[in-house]
Amino acid sequence: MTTTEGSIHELVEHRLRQSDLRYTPGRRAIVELLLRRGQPASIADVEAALPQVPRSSAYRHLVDLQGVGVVRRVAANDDFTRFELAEDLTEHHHHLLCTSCGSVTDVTPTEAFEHAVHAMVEEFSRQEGFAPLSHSLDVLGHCQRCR
Amino acid sequence: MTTTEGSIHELVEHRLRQSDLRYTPGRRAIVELLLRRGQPASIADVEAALPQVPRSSAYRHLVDLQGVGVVRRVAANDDFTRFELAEDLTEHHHHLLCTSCGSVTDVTPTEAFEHAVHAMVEEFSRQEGFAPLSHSLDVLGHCQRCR
DNA sequence: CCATAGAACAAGACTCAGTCTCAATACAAC
DNA sequence: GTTGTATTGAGACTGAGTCTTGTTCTATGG
Repeated sequence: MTTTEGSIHELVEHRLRQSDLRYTPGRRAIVELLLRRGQPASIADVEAALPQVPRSSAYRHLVDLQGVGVVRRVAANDDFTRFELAEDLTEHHHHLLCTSCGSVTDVTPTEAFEHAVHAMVEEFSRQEGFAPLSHSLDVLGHCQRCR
Repeated sequence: MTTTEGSIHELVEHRLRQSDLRYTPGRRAIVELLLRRGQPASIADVEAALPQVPRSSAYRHLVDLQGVGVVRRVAANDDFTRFELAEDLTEHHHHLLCTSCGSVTDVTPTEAFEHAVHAMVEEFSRQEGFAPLSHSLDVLGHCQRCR
């Protein structure tokens, strides 16, 4: 999927409106930061990039945006929760997690691989009576800088 | 891989010894619990099953066991870190994460699927200069009880 | 215009999972 | 036994994340 930046903001605004929420400058700053980074961001990243946004507001914005399906939480390998734009605003991807520095890198799978994943997920779901919504492959290892 | 319970304890003891650590009753109780459950356990699970082990000791044991490669941390979808035996003591598996109750269920992949994963991980690593160590597919959705 | 109701916001108090400290105890080797 | 090292329990401590409160913005309508 190739979504233009403009249409993303329209979509975000629309989803917020559905829940009687406004697309305010604070919320927009968060979304633009996540768009710009293209990688999951921790609260520390947000604070560094947007010093004018108080921590409590940043958390609240992220929770609100998560509530309307614009933002997703990513559990990294260190103590910090990270946030990224939901996949339907960007594209489906997986994560490389560095066990040394905790960094998270997005990578895009091939179609062939995704077919294999879907078949496997189907099988798991049948076995366990589980209703799947999404999936993510996490690869643990050492990033270029840490190896 | 089919590892008997006895050989697991020998292996754990050996790995601890390598780091001048003893396989004490407290540590053994943790390992036995994780073996018995066969599923990732949170600290609350450990406390419930082993009320005689103080929380601080349970955490310390888990950290020690993680340090010698016997235990692995699992980031679930709720606020609680979970712990499971390292894959080389059990067998390679993936996780079904319930976004409603936070439960984590282990599932074992087919060989064909693992081949596809290895090829994809190879490709990611080449692209990003990343040195992979292990991987895990997390499927988000609703478990049988919550759906 | 002004009023008003609900959303947004900043600041800081608060929670609690997880870590650290320290004094006491067990154990292994000599 | 003595000594050095690992282990343990209890509780203090840390800090990411949440909640509360009082204030400010903004949309609507009279």
